[in-house]
Amino acid sequence: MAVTDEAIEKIKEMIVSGALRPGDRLPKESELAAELGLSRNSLREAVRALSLIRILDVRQGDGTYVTSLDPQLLLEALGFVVDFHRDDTVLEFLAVRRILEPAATAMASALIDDAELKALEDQLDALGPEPSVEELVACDLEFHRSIVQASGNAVLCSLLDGLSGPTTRARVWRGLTQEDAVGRTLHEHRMILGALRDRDAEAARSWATVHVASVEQWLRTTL
Amino acid sequence: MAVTDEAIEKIKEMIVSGALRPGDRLPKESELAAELGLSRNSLREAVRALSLIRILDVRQGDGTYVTSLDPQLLLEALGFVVDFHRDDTVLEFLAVRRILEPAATAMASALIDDAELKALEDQLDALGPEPSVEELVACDLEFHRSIVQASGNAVLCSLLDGLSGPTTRARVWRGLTQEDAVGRTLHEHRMILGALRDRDAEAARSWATVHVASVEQWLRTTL
DNA sequence: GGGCCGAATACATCGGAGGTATGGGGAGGT
DNA sequence: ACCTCCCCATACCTCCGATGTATTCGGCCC
Repeated sequence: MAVTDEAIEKIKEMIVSGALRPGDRLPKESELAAELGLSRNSLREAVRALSLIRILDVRQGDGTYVTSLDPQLLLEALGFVVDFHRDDTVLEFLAVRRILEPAATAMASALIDDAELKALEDQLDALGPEPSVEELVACDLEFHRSIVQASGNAVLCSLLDGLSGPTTRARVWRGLTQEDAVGRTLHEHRMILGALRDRDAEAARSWATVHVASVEQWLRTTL
Repeated sequence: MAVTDEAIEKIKEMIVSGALRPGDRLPKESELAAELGLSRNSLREAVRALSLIRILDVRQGDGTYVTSLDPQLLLEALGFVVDFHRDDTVLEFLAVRRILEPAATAMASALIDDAELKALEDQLDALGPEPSVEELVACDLEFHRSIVQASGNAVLCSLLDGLSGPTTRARVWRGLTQEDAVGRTLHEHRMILGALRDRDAEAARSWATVHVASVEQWLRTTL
């Protein structure tokens, strides 16, 4: 195995074993390189790689630190990976989202509090009756994100966040080409909110399913 | 932005835009470095980072190539990230798996063919009546992996693969400490297989839910 | 006491040199 | 004519040393 890959493994091991904790600072480049027995250049490659997936945070003039390792932060890197999957696998991503989104919405219906419900309503109200497609999709993203956050599962939230990215373009496209898509989306949002307010898990799940499935169905007939 | 990060973005853009296709070979280090306007050292950091997440494949003495970019390959990197989440967030990962696994099993019930059913049965038969805990967990992993593959969604398959890793240790632990866990697991596997053979999506979904939930419940009371 | 400036620190970037694994082409044998 | 083995050009691997740049923190001035 290459020295750089060894270094990646060793740094990973230091973190997993607890020798390095979230927020901790690593020894400076030259020291860590000597400690791991490789050159600064090779070590830098390892650090850069771990930095890309948000394990490490390097600050010039300051030092290199272990990130918080929050699920949100780590799965954020998922978005980067997902960017490479365009067009051909969008349907598969959408299918996964269709599984997770209704489940998350149902979970949220039991846990969401009044303040969060109010915030959701404000989000929907902020959008005018005739929003642009870009505004609508942005609102859509934010609306679902807020709901999933209320599900209380950070992993689930980050996962859906990463998965929602690649389907965004498809949704914009739909808004532009399908006549009643905008109005239908707004209506579905209201129904989901209503189900959450009623603490009706089954209704929330069903409306979320309908919501995602409508995009999926349209995409399937279009491609 | 640092030159290395720029290089990462540029290489990503070359791939996403289609200038570089899966399997294509990149210009050699020195040429690409000159083309992107940075030193070889800095370019190497970018390449190493993209190589860690399986976007690029570097072969010494040969060249650097774009990987197949299969969902399976890219989400494999998910396992690396997930390794950093131990103990505290296992329950959240398990909760997500509890959502996905039943759905995938239900999907598989409609698509699985006779050969795949036979392979599943052989897998279960290969395990003796009194397997070791490690054998059982390995078989468990493989059994579910085969089922999810039959669901026909590569993204879903890779995602579950990545998520199953961190819960493996928990399952081993359970097998060691909970008396009837082994026998119950074997029974549940048979029931899932039976439901698949009957093409009974609802039964398959329910048994898969029971299967994952039993681990979840045990873990929740233990932690 | 507060704000400004400069030294120390640590990462960023570079160019070059020597090492090593790979792959292919040519020489030789069958 | 075909196959096998060996040599070497190629391209990545690793390292070194030097210079540039951003941040931090202390002392100094107002």
